[in-house]
This record gives sequence, C-alpha cells and structure tokens, in this order.
Amino acid sequence: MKRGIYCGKVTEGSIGQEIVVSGWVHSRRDHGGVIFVDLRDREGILQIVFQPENVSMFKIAENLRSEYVICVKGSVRKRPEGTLNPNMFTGNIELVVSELEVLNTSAVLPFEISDTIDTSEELRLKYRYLDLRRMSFQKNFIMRHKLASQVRNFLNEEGFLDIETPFLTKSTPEGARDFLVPSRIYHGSFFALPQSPQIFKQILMISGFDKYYQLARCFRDEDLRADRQLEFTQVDLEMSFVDEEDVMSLVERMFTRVCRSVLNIEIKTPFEKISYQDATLRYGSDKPDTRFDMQIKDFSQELKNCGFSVFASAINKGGIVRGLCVPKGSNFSRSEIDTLTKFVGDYGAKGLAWMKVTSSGAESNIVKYFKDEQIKTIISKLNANVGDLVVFLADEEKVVTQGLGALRLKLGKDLDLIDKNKFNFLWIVDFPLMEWNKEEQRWQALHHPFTAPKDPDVINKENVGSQKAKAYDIILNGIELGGGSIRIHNSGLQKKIFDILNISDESAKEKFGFLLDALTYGAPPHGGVALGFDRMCALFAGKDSIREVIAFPKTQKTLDPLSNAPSTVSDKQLKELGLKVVVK
RNA sequence: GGGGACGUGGUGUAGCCUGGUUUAACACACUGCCCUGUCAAGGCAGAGACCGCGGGUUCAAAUCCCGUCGUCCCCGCCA
Repeated sequence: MKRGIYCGKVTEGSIGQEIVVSGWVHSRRDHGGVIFVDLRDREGILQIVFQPENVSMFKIAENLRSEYVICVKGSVRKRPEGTLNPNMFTGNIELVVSELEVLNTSAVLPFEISDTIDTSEELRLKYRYLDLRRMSFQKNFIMRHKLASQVRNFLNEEGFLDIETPFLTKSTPEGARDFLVPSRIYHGSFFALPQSPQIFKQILMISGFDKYYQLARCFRDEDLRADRQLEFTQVDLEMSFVDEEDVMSLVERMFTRVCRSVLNIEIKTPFEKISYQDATLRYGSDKPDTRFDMQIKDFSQELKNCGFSVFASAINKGGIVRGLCVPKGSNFSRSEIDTLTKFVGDYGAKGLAWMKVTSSGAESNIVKYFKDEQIKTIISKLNANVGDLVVFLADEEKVVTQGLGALRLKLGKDLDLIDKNKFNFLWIVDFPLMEWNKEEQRWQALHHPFTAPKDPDVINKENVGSQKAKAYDIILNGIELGGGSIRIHNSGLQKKIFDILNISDESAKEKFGFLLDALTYGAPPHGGVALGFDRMCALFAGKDSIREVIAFPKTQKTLDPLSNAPSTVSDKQLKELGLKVVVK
C-alpha cells in the first residue's frame, strides 16, 4: 500500500470512497466486537473502525498498541446517527478498514503523546522526537513554516535578495560573548560564530545588493532564559538609499501581511511610536506592554520637600521618586505587599513605600509625612480611586525605572489586567546614541557602534550623552521582537564614533578595518532591521517560551539532553587543533 | 556569579510543615481477561517506586539539618 492521504485532511467529501491512510495509533478503544483506533498524522486524527468479520485482520488489530505505525485501506462513511464527535475535525466520518499493514511497533512510551498532560521539560527534551509528535507541536511547527514562507514571499515580492553570510567569521569586541571555533590550519587563531550578520550585510550594501534579507542563524554564548537560546534565528534585512521611515514602513507592511495570512487578524498601521525616554518614564521599560494601562508617574518634584526622609534623601542624591496605582489594591494584605517589596528587591530597590486610597484621603505608615496637598496631587496624577493602592520607589533612576517596570508587568499578570486578544505593535524611537558604562568608565553604543546619529554634524565627545540615534525597536505585547537602525555610511564619521567609544585607531583597524575600508569606496546610505524569528513564532503560537517553537532547544544550563551535547572530544581531535584540555 | 521554586512507580500528583498504624496513597499509562458504537470508553484482576544522590540528627527519616546534582523561573549578562 502507498502512504495515501493525511488523516486530518479527510472530509465528508470522501464519503463512499476507498482511501489509504498512514499514521500512528494515537489511542485504541477495544469493545470486544468492534475496535476503534484514532489514527494520527501531522495534520490531525481520523477514527478508523475494525469490524470482526475479517477474522485474521481483527486479530492483528486486537494487538495494536499506542504509537504503532500502521497503514490502512478502507472506505470512508458517515458515522452512525448519535455517534458523531463535534470535538474532532473529522468527527462526522470514520474509515471502515478492509486492509491493515503494521509498519512498525513501538515500545511503551516514557510519557503520553497528549496535549493535556505536561511532563517535565527535561524528559520531554530527552525524548524530543516523541514530544514533537504532540498535535500542539505539529501545529506550532506548521505555523512556523508558514510564517517563514510568508516572510520570504513578502520580501521576495518587495525585491529583496536572499544572500547567505558566513557562519565562520571574525570575533568582534563589544556585544555578547562569542562562540569560538579553533582553526586547524592556524593554531592559536579562532573563528567566531556570528552574533548577527551585521557587518556582512552592511558590506553587501556597499557591494550594490541594495535589498538583502536572510533568515539567519545567530549565536551568542550567554546565559539562557525563556526567550533566549545559544542559537536563534532572526529575519535579517538591509536596504540602501533609505531612512528610518522606509524601514519601519516595510516592517509594518510585512507584519500586516503575515498577521493576515498566518493568524487571520488585521492589525492597525502605522504602529504607535513611543520615544525611549517616554517609554522608560511611563512604563519603566524600553519594551512596554501596552495591553494594559497602569502607567508610572514621577513625583520627584512634588515630594522633594516631603518629610519622609527616604524620599527626600533619594532625591537629594540625584535620584527620583516614582509611583504607580494598583486598581483595587487596598485589599492587599501586609504579606502580599511584603512579597512585592521582595520582588522589587531583585532590581536593587531597598524598599517599597505604599499608601491606600480612602474616602478621607489616604492611609499608610508614610502618609503622615505628606501634606494634604501632596496626597491630592499624587491621587489626581495617578487617577487613583478609593480602594486603590499606590506604590512608590525612591532610588537612583535605573533602580526605580526597572523596579516599577517589572512590578507593573507582574501586577498586570497577577491581577489579570492583560487583554490576551490584543496584538499591540509599537515602535520605540529616539534612542540615545550611547550610554555611560559606569564600571568601565566609558561610553558604550546602546545598539551597536555602526548606528547613525540623528545629527552627525555636531556630535563630539562632550555632547555625545545627549545625542539621539537613528534607531528603532519593534515591540509586540511587551516583547522586543527586534530592532534596527540607519547605519553610518561615512568612514570619517565611523572613525569618530570609534574614537568616542574609546576604541583606538589601531584596535578599530584590527577589528573592523575591513568595514572601515569598505566605507571609503562609495558606500550608499543604508539601514535595516533584525527581527527575532523564534520570539515571533512563540508570540504567534501563544507560547511563553521560545523552546516551544524550536525543534531541538537546549536546557537553561545549555545542554541538549537528546544528543548529550556538549561532550568531550578525542585527544587526536584536540591535537590537530593545537589545543590541550585543562580540567580544573 | 547570585536569588527563588521543584525533584516520590513509566507519567502527573498526594504525603513532608506537626518524624512512628505508610506493608508509601490516588489518577493516567502498562499487562491479562470480559465487552459490537466508543472517542477522558467501561468492568474485573494484576504488575510496578524504598521517595534525585551523599552525609548527619534520632530508638525511628520520604518527612528535620547540611552538602551535592539536575530541571525551571528571575537578577547579573544578552552592543
């Protein structure tokens, strides 16, 4: 028998026809005189029926077990009255089997192939091939494929060229830790796996391929999170002769297209734009989740002279006081507030001040330090109502911003304030070009050192702190999907930026000399964007972790329980590379 | 590098706080038998864990303590 058609694709149109289907025994219900098997393949499940008339076949059917691989021929019929299953796509029909071929048996499974049972991830990753058989995974990966092809189709139609860039590249300073690959020919020298194709795509612009894209695999040797893996995929693109608006508009059209064709939803364009400064103030984050309000307000001016010494001294030391309003938060118990205090402690906050809004004003252990007027200002600025809880952080700006931002997100989730049906795309714009690195006492590029400043003519070492970048990040529901910028296409300006970043001429030449050289030979103005494809898939599939949309991910400790990578290698392999293993 | 949660048959959990009627319980899966309309099939019978690992406290440890390993979440880190 040939494989036939997909179980999940059989419809009532096939009633009366003889068909062949192949798949895995998802479940079997043996009634003695009739046996039902749910046969599963990647497209879905079809009920097949064994009847006792064919004695020898029935005997084989009695011995079918979970995950046996079978191929059956039979005729499709409408199910008898009263036995329809409205929960199944194929619930109105069934296949009455006339021929059965058992293609393979299966050992008893370490866990059930079921969407409703949740097994530990460790076990799931060890038996990833079984985990991936679950219908939800099959759906996720079919969706991922659709998303990838829609992105490709869109960019192809827009005139982009798919050009591959190398995996074995040069290690670059700044940025994430590189994965290194020792050179066999040049002992002591190393390739690095790319953190992104950034420099190569810029060089492609200089080569005249004015619209480039790639679904590029990238590598970063940093600690993992739910949304971070050692290797990940990004939709990487670059265009010449464009400015910020051109790139953003292209990305908006791309998302309009893929949301329509993959999720069947319409999104509103242009996306909202929020400045970096504004996002940081209002949401305590440069990737705000705007699906719920709960905005943060600054009270540094109003409470500068309040009697509460913690606030006053924080402000005097150059810090700030900000707060947010928790709707109906007055019923928080003392221990619940303690939990919140501990939570913001993770971000360096030394405490959490709070007050409950009452009909007569406010109450808490700190309101006695506030003037009536101050309380009124707080309440009106936050639009707080009786029964709400107001919480404050007072500290240096970074601690307050991050602490309240994280707290806002936590409360939004805990209090169920997030509308899960919303798809809130937005752009964060007007990024500072650089930020001061306190530990290393130097300026550092906020995005990367090739980002063009908004005002390249006036930039210098003294004013660089106030300079903005031609950069943009795209955020969806509080997740950073990606970012990009207009790049520097002038070698003089690029040198100046390296100088401000305290990268010496020599060092710049050694690390990026090839780019600097290339910029001198007629580099067109260019810019682009890189979008985290795994995050995109996770969001589209409604999953919290990108591991749910990556076929073979690693654990948080960077292991692959399926293949047992990483592993040691033979002395011979090491010798060829001129390496020695030193075990601590 | 740091903080937190978890670790009990094949799987998911209960028991742990308040050590001892625990021969460690329940559900699913598994094995055998019965059953012609189920789809979380049903009925009967059965097999299966000494509680991640190591040490300690105690007359007695799944339960308390210390260490260690693993998984997940978070901080740092991720231009």
